[in-house]
Amino acid sequence: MTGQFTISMHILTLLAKAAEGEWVSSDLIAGSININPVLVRKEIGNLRRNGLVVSREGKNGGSRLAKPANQVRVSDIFLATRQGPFLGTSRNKPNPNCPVGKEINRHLEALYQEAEEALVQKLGDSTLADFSRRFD
Amino acid sequence: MTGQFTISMHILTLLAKAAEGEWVSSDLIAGSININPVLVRKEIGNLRRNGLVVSREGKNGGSRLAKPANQVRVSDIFLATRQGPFLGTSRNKPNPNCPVGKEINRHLEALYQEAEEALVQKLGDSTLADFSRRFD
DNA sequence: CATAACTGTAACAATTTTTATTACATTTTT
DNA sequence: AAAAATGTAATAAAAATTGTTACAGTTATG
Repeated sequence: MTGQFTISMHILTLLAKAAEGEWVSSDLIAGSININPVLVRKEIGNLRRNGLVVSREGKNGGSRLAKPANQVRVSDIFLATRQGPFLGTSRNKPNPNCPVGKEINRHLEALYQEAEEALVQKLGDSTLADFSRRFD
Repeated sequence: MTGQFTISMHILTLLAKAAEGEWVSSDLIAGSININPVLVRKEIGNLRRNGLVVSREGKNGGSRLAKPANQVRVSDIFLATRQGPFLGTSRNKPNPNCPVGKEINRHLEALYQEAEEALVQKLGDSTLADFSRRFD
C-alpha cells in the first residue's frame, strides 16, 4: 500500500506547487518521481475517482487539484490510496478446529482497525498545503 | 510486514494460552496457523531474539513465553516484527533535479514516522494478556 | 547408548504482488 | 491534419513473500 500512497503524495505535492490554473502532464510528474508515466496516469485515475484531482485530455492536457490544498487532509489521501484493510492483509486460513485459529482473524481485524484509526487520525492533523509547505 | 505480525500474534496467543510450564512445539503451532512449521520456527527465532519467547531443543522441546503475557504490550510485538520502517517502503529514486523530488523522501519519512508513532502508541494500550483474553 | 521427537538453519522453489512496458484508441489544440 | 496529451488493456519483468526440502544438532527416554 505504501507505494501507492507515496506516489500519490508526490503527485499531489507537485500539483499543489503548480501555478494556479496550470495543467500538469503525467510525463512531467513521471520525470520527477522517476517512474513510468502509465503508472502515474493510473494513480491519477484513482485520485480522480476519489475527487482529489481533475484531468483534461488532449493537447496541453494534464491534471490539477480538484480543490485547494488546504482543504485536503493527508488522511484523505491515505484513505484514497488504501485498498481494503492495509494492516491485516493476512491471507492465512487458520485451523478452524483450534479455538485460537478459529477466532484469530476476527480479533486481529478488530485490532488492526483500532490501530489504523489512530494512524488515520494522526494523518488528519495535517493538510496537503502543510505538507507541500515543507518544500519551501 | 503484516504477515509476520499476524503470525507472531498467533504464535504468542497460543503460548499465552498454554498451560504454565508447557513447551509448545512448532508443529502444533503450525497446525493452528495452517502454515509450514519452518516458517513458525523462523518467526519464533525472531521473537526469541527480541526477548519475547524462550525455546528448548530436543525431544519434548518447544517454546514458551519469556515473561507473563500481561507484561508484553502488543506494541512490543509490533516493534519486534517490523523490520525497517514499515510505512515508507518507498524504493523510489525521485529525480534529484526536481525541487520536490529532491526532498520528498525526507519529508515522507518524517510523516511516516509520526504516523507510525501514533499507531505504536495505540498498540501499546493493550497487552498480550488482553488480546488472548478475547478468546475466552 | 540407540532411537524418537524436537529445534535451527540454509538453500532452493513456487507463488503472489508490485512495478514496468508496449500498444493503441480517444481527446483537444493549433 | 498533425501534435500532444490522456485512458486503459494486455502483457512482461522484477521483487517480495511464502513454502519446501534437507539435514545437522539437541534432549528425553526406554
